Amino acid sequence: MRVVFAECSVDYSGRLDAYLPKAPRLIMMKADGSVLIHSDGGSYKPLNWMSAPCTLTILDVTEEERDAGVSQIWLVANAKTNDALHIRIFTILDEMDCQLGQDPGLVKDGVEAHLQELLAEQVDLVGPGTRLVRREFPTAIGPVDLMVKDADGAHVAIEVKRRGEIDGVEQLTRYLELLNRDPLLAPVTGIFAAQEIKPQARVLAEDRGIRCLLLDYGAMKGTDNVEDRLF
Amino acid sequence: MRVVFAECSVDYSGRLDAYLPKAPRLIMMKADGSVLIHSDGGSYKPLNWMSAPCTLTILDVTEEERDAGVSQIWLVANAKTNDALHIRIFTILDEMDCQLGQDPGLVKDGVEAHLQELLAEQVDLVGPGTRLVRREFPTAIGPVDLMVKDADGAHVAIEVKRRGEIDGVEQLTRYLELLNRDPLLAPVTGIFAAQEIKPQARVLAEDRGIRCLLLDYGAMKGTDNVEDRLF
DNA sequence: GCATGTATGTCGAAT
DNA sequence: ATTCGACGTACATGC
Repeated sequence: MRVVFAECSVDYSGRLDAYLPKAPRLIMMKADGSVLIHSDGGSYKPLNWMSAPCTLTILDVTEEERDAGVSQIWLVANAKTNDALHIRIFTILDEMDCQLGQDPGLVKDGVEAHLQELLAEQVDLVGPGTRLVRREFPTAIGPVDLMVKDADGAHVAIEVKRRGEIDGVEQLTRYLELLNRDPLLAPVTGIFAAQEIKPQARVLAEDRGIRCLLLDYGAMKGTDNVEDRLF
Repeated sequence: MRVVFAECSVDYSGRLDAYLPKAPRLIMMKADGSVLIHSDGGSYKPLNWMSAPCTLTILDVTEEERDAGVSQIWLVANAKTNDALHIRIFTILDEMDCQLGQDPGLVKDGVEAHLQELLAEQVDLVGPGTRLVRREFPTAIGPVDLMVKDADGAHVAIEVKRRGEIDGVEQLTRYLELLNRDPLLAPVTGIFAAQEIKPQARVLAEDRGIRCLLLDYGAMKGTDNVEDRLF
């Protein structure tokens, strides 16, 4: 990886066009050819970048550009997608180079899957007398997170999300439409369960007769721990 | 901005827990306190990071950790969100420091907002005699990009996308369903307008009686410029 | 500040 | 290879 502090201007052309005026920035060139242009603030997202696969070519500097103070022009391009980054280097302030090698990678421990698991264990949160049929109940268009039966024995499909947005309601709607075609299951009602449900998603869900259920992850996890201690 | 090549291991704890085993990496510390950990590959997204606002504290290295080769421990934390990054530095391979100052920022061109704006100005592209009612026409489930009236005075809802895919058609369908319940508006027809429309999206749209309209951004921008020159 | 929609989203898994 | 859903999404914008 090569890292350069330089005064530069950058043009991106591809899915959109974007331009960075001349200013001092950090340019990171990774071993796979990708390039990142960072300023001294903002988030982890670079101001501009090219993702691998791409290749760096050093272009000729025209007389005119040299007079304007451009010392080098780097073209970083992806031949396949036609994306290209033109980096005009005025002054290189400092640079480093280092062989880092392959990274062992990030080990994650997520919350998302845990919610479904917890609700399957604490299915009475849906309503008294509710029984779990199965998790990841299969349908032709993908598995429903939870299939349960309510106290009256009627099927209820539950979509579990960390954050409940409109897409999730659409997903559950598709499942319900399909499930209700099966005479062995119908009528199947739906529950949209999430730690947080956006107002628009709630409106859409309730408009479609889908019940919304707010999940308290902390409390559910706490209940889970207590049970763990009992056994 | 300070940039360090170092052998390090990193622990993140916050919305999830994640761990990076010991390996050589790039650590970027920005002026606003944010920290990025990059490997020599992957995309522009760092392996791990902390966004501003956050503060870096240098922790004591325990005897045990020193024996394991840890020379420094950096704690990067956001007091408010309880997110924290523990960076254990084993060996610093190289480093640089540079004052970059405030960046003038990225200038973008060709995003959806611009398309919507252009179509609002050139609403006759929809058909002769079409008039703009308003942009961002509000509904309970979100704003419709453009609401227009055709030559016959009938309402037409337009969804503008850069790339027209299935979820865009779904979005417009939801709006149409809602809008058509309003007797003051109904009947409302739909137009799916995009620079590029995926075949599946086109099939779905037309199946639902939604007209597809391909937008030529270059031409629209050109027309815009010509008009600018006329006035 | 909250809520919502877009993104050069990225990323991974399943089809 | 493509599609789909999740993301520590980030980010701008309207309210």
